Amino acid sequence: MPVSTKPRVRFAPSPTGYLHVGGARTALFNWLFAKHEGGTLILRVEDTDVERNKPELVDGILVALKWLGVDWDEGPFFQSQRGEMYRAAAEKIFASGAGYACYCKPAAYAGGDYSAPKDEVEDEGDAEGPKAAKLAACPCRDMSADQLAAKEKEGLPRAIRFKTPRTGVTTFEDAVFGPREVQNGDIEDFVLLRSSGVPTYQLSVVVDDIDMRITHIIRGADHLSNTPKQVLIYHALGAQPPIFAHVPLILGADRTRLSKRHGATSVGSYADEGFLPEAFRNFLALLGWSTGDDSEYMRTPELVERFSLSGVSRTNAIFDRAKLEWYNTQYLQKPPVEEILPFVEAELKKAGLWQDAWGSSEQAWFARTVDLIRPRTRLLGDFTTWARAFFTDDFTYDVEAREKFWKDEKIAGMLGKLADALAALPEWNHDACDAASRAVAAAEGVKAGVLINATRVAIVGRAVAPPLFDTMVALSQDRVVARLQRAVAFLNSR
RNA sequence: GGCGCUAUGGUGCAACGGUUAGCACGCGGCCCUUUCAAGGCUGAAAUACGGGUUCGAUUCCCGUUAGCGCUACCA
Repeated sequence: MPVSTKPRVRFAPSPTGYLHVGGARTALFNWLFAKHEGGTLILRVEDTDVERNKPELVDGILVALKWLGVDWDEGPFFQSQRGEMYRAAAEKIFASGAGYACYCKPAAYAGGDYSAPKDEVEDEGDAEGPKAAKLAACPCRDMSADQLAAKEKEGLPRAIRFKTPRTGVTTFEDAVFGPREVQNGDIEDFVLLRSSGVPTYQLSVVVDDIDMRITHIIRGADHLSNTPKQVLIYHALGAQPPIFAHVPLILGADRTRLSKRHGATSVGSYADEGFLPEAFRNFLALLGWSTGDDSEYMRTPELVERFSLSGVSRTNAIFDRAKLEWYNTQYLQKPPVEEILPFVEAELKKAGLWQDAWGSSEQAWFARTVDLIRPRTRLLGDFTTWARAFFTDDFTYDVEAREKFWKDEKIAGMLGKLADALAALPEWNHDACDAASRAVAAAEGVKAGVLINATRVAIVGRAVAPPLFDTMVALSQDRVVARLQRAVAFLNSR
């Protein structure tokens, strides 16, 4: 038996500037798997492409992972600092005969057009059919020692290609897609080491996964087709391939790859928009994975407990923002209020509305008020937009609310009477406010709702708010009376 | 073009040979009501198409179609 059966997994982003939601989901799956199994998560930055290797780009990813709550046990490691290992592995494969030197000029990127001319495709009688032409190996593969030496003498740059067997099959195990088998004849002689001495992804990923003793590779399904090449490298290096688990891709609403056109694609933008990390995790976890029953709202510990590769789907999923927002409402509303206080505090600070007393002497008030507001919130920003008046006297009267509830010209008079009645209350609580308000409405000969709605606009500036008398209690007697008087003055000045 | 993967309401998932095809989001209606939410009840909405296999297919097989991925000296 192996010394340790604890899995080792890794998340290996390339530093393209920010953490994409697809990458975030991959990171989360790795994290959930590691936590569930009591294994180890390693963070590795795949930055072999020197052009795009900028430290600040890595930073954005680390910040986003931290926000997401995905932490790692080892790393971050940087491939850009491990070049010697890859070169040594390439030379080893070359020396063993599993690879060969290639002196061809690098083919320019064709721009994705692989279609052959029509007549050529239809000409199937030809001995050199289209297929044979497509997979024609680089001529260097079969060059004689003399020819090779000549090329070398010319001083041509040398790349190392993998000498893919012409026959047979390559197999591997995928925890999501099942046992896989591909014809070696369908695999081209891919480059391991560029003529610049920089390894390709195919090589570096395998060398690192061997070196880091990775047991399960959980990554996007876009890597599924290239996996046989990597398995070939494992064998050439005398290593046992790990278990693969390819997770389906996340697409935009039009079923194409998620891009800016579909709205925000970076995790950071969701953080900025006022989503809670736990809501984001819950949502992401269920994109391409399910428990098997119909569980949806699962807090992170439950996600960890229930996560399993066997529940991962094979179909691409579409990123549905509406559902994400629903998850956010759940996490804004269901957990004990203490849990969301820090997030609301941060939001208030961002808006310049935070007062230190709310974190100390008035903490109970703050908690009660947040609890009062949160049933109607979808995003953290709601606390500083429509609920702004709970935290500052500096607010305006919403135009729509005015038109809806301040139409009647008797409103100003009624609000004035209410201000007086409320100011005279010896006790300030829900029922007292309720009784006083209804008494004023009755005296004025209007339905209670008319006064209540008008009052709401006066004290919070909006048509939308928590139940009025609870709101009054939260705001305090002095403030409510002052705001009513201010509203009267506003109405009379028109 | 080649190779591969996938296919259940608009979306995310269930049903892994036998169910009136279930749940959630979203959408509509009703209840509640002091605005708006929340909550409760409820409605519309799906097995891509065509062949098999089977007593019986959403489920297994084949084909078609569609989408996606890979096919770079990108990762």
